[in-house]
Order: sequence, then structure tokens, then C-alpha cells
Amino acid sequence: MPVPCDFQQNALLGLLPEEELNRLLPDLERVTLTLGQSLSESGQHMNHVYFPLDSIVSLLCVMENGASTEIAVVGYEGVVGVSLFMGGETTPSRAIVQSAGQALRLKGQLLKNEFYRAGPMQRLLLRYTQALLTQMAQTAVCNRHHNVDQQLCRWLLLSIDRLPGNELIMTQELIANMLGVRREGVTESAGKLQKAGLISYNRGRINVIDRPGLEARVCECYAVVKEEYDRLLNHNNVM
Amino acid sequence: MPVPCDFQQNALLGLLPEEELNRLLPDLERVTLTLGQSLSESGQHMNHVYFPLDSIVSLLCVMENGASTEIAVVGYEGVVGVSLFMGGETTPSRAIVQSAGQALRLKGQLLKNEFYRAGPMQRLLLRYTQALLTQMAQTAVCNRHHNVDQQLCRWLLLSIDRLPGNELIMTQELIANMLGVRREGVTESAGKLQKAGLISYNRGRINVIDRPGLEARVCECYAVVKEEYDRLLNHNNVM
DNA sequence: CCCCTTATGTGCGTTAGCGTACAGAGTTTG
DNA sequence: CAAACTCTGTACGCTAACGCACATAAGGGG
Repeated sequence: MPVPCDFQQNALLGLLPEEELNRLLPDLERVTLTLGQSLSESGQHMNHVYFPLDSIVSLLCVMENGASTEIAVVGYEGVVGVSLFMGGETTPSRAIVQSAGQALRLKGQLLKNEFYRAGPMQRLLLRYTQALLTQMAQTAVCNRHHNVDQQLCRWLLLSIDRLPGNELIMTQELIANMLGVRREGVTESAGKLQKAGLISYNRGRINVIDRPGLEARVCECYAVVKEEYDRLLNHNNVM
Repeated sequence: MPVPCDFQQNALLGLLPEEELNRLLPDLERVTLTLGQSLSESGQHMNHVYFPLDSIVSLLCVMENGASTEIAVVGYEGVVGVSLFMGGETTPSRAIVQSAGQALRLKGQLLKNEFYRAGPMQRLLLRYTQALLTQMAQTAVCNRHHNVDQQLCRWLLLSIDRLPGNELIMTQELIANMLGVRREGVTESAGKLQKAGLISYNRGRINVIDRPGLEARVCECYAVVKEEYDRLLNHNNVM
């Protein structure tokens, strides 16, 4: 992750030079995101971009029959709404709040204005978008080659990396939707992890007890994405 | 696809205003890409970007154990090397020539100069990158939810959309690498398609006979991606 | 307290795709 | 022309995940 985790501040914004950040500050509006809230529907225009603080947002690809898969996750290290500055305005994917919390909201037009100054903010947002590309690519390969156990580990690690504590408020049903697998499959895999003493859970609350243990079980995809985020979004490289 | 298929010209470049294109023309170098050639290795710096004409390039995500999956395909409608202007310089994925042919090559630094003029070229490249994002996302969901038969149809359609004729030079072994499945699985699915009279093939040459037939069998992923490319990269929207 | 809803556990049979092995057919090479 | 190699076809057991059907358990609201 880009900077030591400060959940009072979005790490992406934290990489901006003070001058840039000061220009934006008056327009950043702190909002509370609730579990399940939709920030962007397939093909719908977004009015704002969101810089999560302690909240987590999932980018989901939903199919005609309702089946879905998470293609990327965005937390304090990123921003929801890249399609605004990328020029397409909309995307075919949905953005759903996966973990309730705070975020900073900015009017889409203001972000675009900032982007088109072609300064540090543009460079930063583009590097972030590339990191997002990597996350999606790795998700695709992980979906193909790794089993549910490994993917659950990856998902848990990606999630708690973006949370201040070790607790996740999330039912197995919802995790299954994210991973695009059966709920029963998640029950089984989560059961293994609990038996192994890595996590404990109860009716929609999951606690990560042994993080190194998860890291030992996770597939390489987790590390690939993490390293690429670190590389693309650290202070030395960006500014 | 963005414009009526002209394999003498890259469609992305074709969307540029004449003035912009003329500035680039002297630096565009026509090169021949051979089957299997690597345009970019994982983590390696790219010296050029490539605008395919009648060639096709696959973006592959390769894992430690050698297993791979195609995460996107680039033909005359696009460009290989988005990481150069996105700021990361490298990517963890590989770019491999999937179908031999011509491409226009441009020195990375010249593309970046053009990009940082913050004019039409920048807008165009960013929209293209968003289309690429969509393709990757849809690939991820397709890997999860659709069977080899459907994915093979999708792959065949994506490929011949980017070729002047109906013939593909490609062994089943290579297709399997792209899709991230077993070679035998491709043999089986291709056999079905041949029996149904949709394609015919022989030792590394595949002919698409009944394109509408393929479209009837393919999963929705093909259309989603195609429509998003059309939306993002057509003359009315871009310039 | 009891009902109702929600979350999790479990146990089937089914299936798609895997790993492996090998056979035949076509192509290249010496 | 024969040998070596490449590409495709086929078969068989195995496994992960699926779809479905329930069972159990834990809150929550009246």
C-alpha cells in the first residue's frame, strides 16, 4: 500500500503536493457510505467521484442472468469513478459499497477540471488507473486458475488491508457474490480457515486472527497486485 | 469496432484530426510482427508502442508456474503499450503477437510527448484505455462463469474481427494458452463447432465459415465489449 | 416468549474441466 | 524416403465446484 495506513486520509490524495491538495480541499465533502449502497450503476452517469477513507468499494461486473464477479476493490488507496476522467463517463460495471464507512466526495466536473490541468493530479490518477488495470488482470487470471480457498484468502487480505481493524462485516452470501462462486463454497472454505485458526466468524462478522497464516495460503495474485500498487503509488515515483 | 475495417490503417490513429496525425506520420515506422514475438515482457521497459494494422497482439497474464491467461486482445482498433503514457512504464503482463502482420511503431518518448500535449491524442488514448479496462473486466467475469465452448466462440470472434479475412493461423495448443484451459478442451470445443459447420480447421489453420452461427453461440461478454468499444471509440464521441 | 427472518452447515448427485496417456495423421528434416 | 516432430483426436479416472434440498442456529420484533 502506498503510505502507512492513515484511515483519516485517502492515500491517493495524500500523495498530492500541498498546493494541489489545498485547491481541492474546499470541494471535498465527507460522506458516509452504507453497506450495499451503489455508487455507480452499469452505464449510468456518475455525478461524483469517491475517495474512500475507511470504507471499501467493490467494482462488480454483473451479467444478464444476475451472476456477478468482483473485478477490483477500492479502498483508502484509490478512487471510485475513473471513467469520468478517462473520458467514457460511464462504465458497464457497478460500484457497490462492500464495507460501510467514510469517503470524500468530489463533484465530477471539479475532478475533470483538475485532471485537465495536466499536473500532478493527472499523473496520479493515471498511475492509479494503471494499478487498477493490473488488479483486474490478476483477478481474471485468478478466476481461471485458482481455487476458492485461495481466492477467499486473497479477498480477505485485500479487504483487511483497507480496513483499520481486523473485523469485516460481511456475510458469506455476499462474499460468494463478490467471488462469483456459490455461497456453500464460501462456507466450506471459510470453515477450513476457521478450523486452521486463521479467522473466526459469526453471522456476518469475520475476524482475521492470523494474518501471516492467510498470507501463507494465498495465491501469488495477492502479492502481484500489492507490489504493483506499491510500485505505482509511492511518493518517490509519483511526484 | 470503431470504423469500417481498414486494415491499411490503424483505427485509433484514424480517429485523430488530420493535423495531429500529420505531426506523427514521419515518426511512425511500419514493422512486421511475427507469430509469437514478444512486444513486452513482464516488468520490462518498453521502447515503443505498437499500433497494429492487420496483426493481433494478446495481452497475457503469466503465473509463476507458467500457466497463462489472455486478459485482452489488441488489433487495428488499438495500441499496445498503454503503460507508457499511463505513467507506470512497465506492466506485469506480457504482450505476444497472436497473429502475424503489420503494425506501426512509435518511439515511446514521442508518444509521451504527444500525450502530454493534452490534446486529441491524449483524449483518444485515455478513451482507448477505458475500453481496455472493460475488456479485461469482461474477461474476468467470462473466465468465472462461462464454459470453454462459449469462450472459444468469443475468442474466435474477437480474433476475426481484427483480421481482414476469415482465416486464423493458430494451433489449438496456443488457443488453449490464451484461454487458460487444456489443449484437449479446445480440441473438444473446436470439434463441436466444426461438426456444427461453423468453422473448419486443419493443423493450425482455422476458417470461420458461419459467423452468425458463432454469434448465436457466444456468451454475452462478446457483445458487451464490442458495444463499449463502439461507444468509446467512434468519431462522434471522441473528437 | 415465540415466530420469523437471516446466516451457516451439510449432504447428496451431477458435471465441467483437469491430468495423463497414447494413437493417428500430417509436416518437416536429414 | 525414413525418421522426427507437430498437431489433433480420444479415452479414463479424478476433483472442484455446481445445483438443490434441508437442517441447524442465531438474532430481532411483536
